[in-house]
Amino acid sequence: MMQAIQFASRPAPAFQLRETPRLPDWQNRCSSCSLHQLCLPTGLGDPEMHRLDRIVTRRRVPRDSNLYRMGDPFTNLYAIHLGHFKTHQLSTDGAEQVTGFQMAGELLGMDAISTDRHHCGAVALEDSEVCEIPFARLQELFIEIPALLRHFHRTMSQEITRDQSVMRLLGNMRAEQRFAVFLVNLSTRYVARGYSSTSFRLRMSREDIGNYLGLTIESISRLLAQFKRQGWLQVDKREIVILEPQTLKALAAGT
Amino acid sequence: MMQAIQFASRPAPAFQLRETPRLPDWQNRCSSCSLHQLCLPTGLGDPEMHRLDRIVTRRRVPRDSNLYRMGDPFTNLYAIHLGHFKTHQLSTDGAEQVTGFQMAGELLGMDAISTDRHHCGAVALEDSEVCEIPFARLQELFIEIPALLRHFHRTMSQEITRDQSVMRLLGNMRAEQRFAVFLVNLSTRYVARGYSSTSFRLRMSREDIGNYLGLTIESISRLLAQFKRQGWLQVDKREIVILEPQTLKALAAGT
DNA sequence: CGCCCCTTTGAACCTGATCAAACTGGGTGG
DNA sequence: CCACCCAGTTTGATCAGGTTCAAAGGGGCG
Repeated sequence: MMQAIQFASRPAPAFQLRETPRLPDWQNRCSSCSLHQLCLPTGLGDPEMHRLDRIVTRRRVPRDSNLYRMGDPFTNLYAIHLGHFKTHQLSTDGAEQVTGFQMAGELLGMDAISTDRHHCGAVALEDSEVCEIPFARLQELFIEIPALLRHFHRTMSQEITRDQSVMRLLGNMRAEQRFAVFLVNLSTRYVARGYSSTSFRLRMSREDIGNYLGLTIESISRLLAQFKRQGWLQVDKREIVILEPQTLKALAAGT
Repeated sequence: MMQAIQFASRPAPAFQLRETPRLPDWQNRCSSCSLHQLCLPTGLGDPEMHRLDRIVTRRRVPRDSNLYRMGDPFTNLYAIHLGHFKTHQLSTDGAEQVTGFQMAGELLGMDAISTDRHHCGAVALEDSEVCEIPFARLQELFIEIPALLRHFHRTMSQEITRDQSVMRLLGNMRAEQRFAVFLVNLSTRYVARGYSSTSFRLRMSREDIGNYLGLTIESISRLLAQFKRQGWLQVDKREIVILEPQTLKALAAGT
């Protein structure tokens, strides 16, 4: 615990969103996006999606760059179009806490609404693309498109329940169960996106996983070795193959 | 950890909201409520507050009764008018996780919006009163009162940042720091409500505190004893007097 | 090839859990 | 009124899971 922050030996590039390429408009369509049933426009018809399209800008975010940092003023929400992110908080004493890993279709930045400043930072775990959504303009659309508002509320509420599940994980579970929950959770989210439930690549370092789960990097390493030894997983670097999904689910459920 | 649930020897009364007294209308006014600058109508003018009044019903909630249970269908949000609550999750294996303690002016039930079912239960820690807010009707008001919608978004966002702070607490801090954070947090919230920052009564049991902080009841007891021994606190049952607020704040900040 | 970062593995240690028992105060019934 | 009971709490002793410290292994990339 109390993991001190390591100042990245590869220093975080001074990434400025306004300098990043804006992709051409024709690529910039919710209606032609494979994620529109997972993402913000869930449940909208074509005309409404079109109105959303008009306020959204697609941006590239290079690996290891900050989409936003803790304390940055809040102007935009971001929907992940492609890639993976982590969100994290830094406390004054230099300790980091990873608060989540996000993948395509998920929304970033909702924690910033309350104070108009970001309460956590978001870092791309690989080269990624986001849809930048100016919150002021989104608020205008809320009034005109009730279904959009309703889905936005569901999304925020989902974020709350997600965070509370992590609280249960950190408050109640031992290391083995935490790690099983982590793997099963990733698996579930990949299935929802049409990927394999049993075979995927971890986009985050052991350190990030450990930090997220309230464990040290050594513990994560040992857990991976143990799960492998038991025949529940194949592990090769960041490539994971789940061999015993039922066992992992049972572990995760605590039974 | 893995605290098994204790089935209350005082069995939870089969409390039904619809049977509880509805207080007379004249008591049922946001505009005459001392909390309106903390609660949902923050920032509204008198006419808007009046429209909110018309959809809100004040209800009594006896101590130890469930305002709602995990899994209940979602129809209302609740603003606490008087008293204190805890929210908690129960997992299939019988473990409890207390996800928060709420006091006057705070909003309950936002986690239920995403699935139309409550993801945690809310229990009154003392005889309390809530303002029941039918969510369907609130949604209608959102369209008509943009300031209300904006404040609602802030409130949900605040809940997210609050939960993420608890994640940091559970993931990063040792027992002593967790407990200091807990006390400082209560103190801060009481100040915002016009009460003393240094002298208050814990409304929750040691068990609830421990569960919330990811510690055992014995640890809480020892921490109280230690803080007392150090001269930082006076403790008499649930009555707390903070003698060294600066020390506690420093501990909480990890410095 | 050699450097560096990430990861793995081993051994000792420590914090907080667990187990056990005693204490407290409020409520009840004799 | 007192004896008893019971839930909640305190305190002590032991235990163990996970951390910490240390060192070695493995890949990727210049």
